[in-house]
Amino acid sequence: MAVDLEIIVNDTQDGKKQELRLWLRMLSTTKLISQEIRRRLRNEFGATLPQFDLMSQLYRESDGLRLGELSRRTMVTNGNITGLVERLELDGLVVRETPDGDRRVTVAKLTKKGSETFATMADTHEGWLRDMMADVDPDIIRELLVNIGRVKTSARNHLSAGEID
Amino acid sequence: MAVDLEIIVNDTQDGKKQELRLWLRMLSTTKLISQEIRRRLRNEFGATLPQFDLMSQLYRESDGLRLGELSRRTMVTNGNITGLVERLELDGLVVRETPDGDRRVTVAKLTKKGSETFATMADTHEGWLRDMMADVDPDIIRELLVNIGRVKTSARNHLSAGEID
DNA sequence: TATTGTTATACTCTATAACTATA
DNA sequence: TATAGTTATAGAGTATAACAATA
Repeated sequence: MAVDLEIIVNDTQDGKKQELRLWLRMLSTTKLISQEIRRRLRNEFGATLPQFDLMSQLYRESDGLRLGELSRRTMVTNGNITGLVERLELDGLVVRETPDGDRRVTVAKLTKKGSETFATMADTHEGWLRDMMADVDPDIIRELLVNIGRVKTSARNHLSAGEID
Repeated sequence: MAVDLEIIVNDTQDGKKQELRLWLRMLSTTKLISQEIRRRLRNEFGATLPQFDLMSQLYRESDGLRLGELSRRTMVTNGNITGLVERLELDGLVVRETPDGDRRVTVAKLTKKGSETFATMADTHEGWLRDMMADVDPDIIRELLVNIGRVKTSARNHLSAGEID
């Protein structure tokens, strides 16, 4: 009986720190992979991760997106979206337009070159990921996809301000 | 038969992109949480995430760690570890010492103040994480812990150079 | 007055390479 | 020559707040 109690106590203590352990593991895993991805994006395409993220948001929106919406989706502040879009515009990958209806608004969309560049980047990028996760069982990948979604939802519901989505 | 084939084809196609989808989900989840954590660390402790990470590595090593080892563990380049440690030294949280044996070496360790500060930070930090993951079943958290470990191992084994660990 | 973006600022992180001191 | 750190540099990301133009 004493032994069982000990086990229970230990389980409980361990259980208390599982969230922290999970977080640290997610963080180091993400850092490991994203350093590699960033390096390759830079070397092969001269792009950064935030730029890739931004372009992926625009890729499926043939009408483009307002900067405010882009800001929300990429979790980049309004002030910083401006610079991000500017750099992409300099490279000819993105254009900014002001619609007639509301002249406060700026809509960003991919140029033809931007769209083609992104398609190539995304394809290559997908190959990198498939390669890096080659040793992980496909069933586990599917499971992770669902369960990390749960973590995300939970986190979103417990932020100080419910700003995002 | 045609229907079954269609299903198989779709499954295969979907399967091909699962790795990318998982990666994007991990990335956005990590970003969501780490923005919140960084904000709180800065507001409540005047610290950054890389600083927290570095201090956590030193916390359990009462003899301190060489900068090279710190660099490896935190995945921060040698050149940048110097600045990181310098800022912590300015705050009185860390000291640098050169052992007698090999005068090329620099060992960083937490000061008493650094150790106490970190203990408080880690405790608070743990509470934040427990709170953010409150809606996730403990069993799922344990499962994630294991499975993300698998992803990390796989990624590490498929990097260009096998530099790390 | 509220909203949409832009500008300005200050700081940190990141990556790379050249350099110094020691072994 | 090789190793451990440091310095230098350049570029991006990040957060905040003040600002301009438009609604």
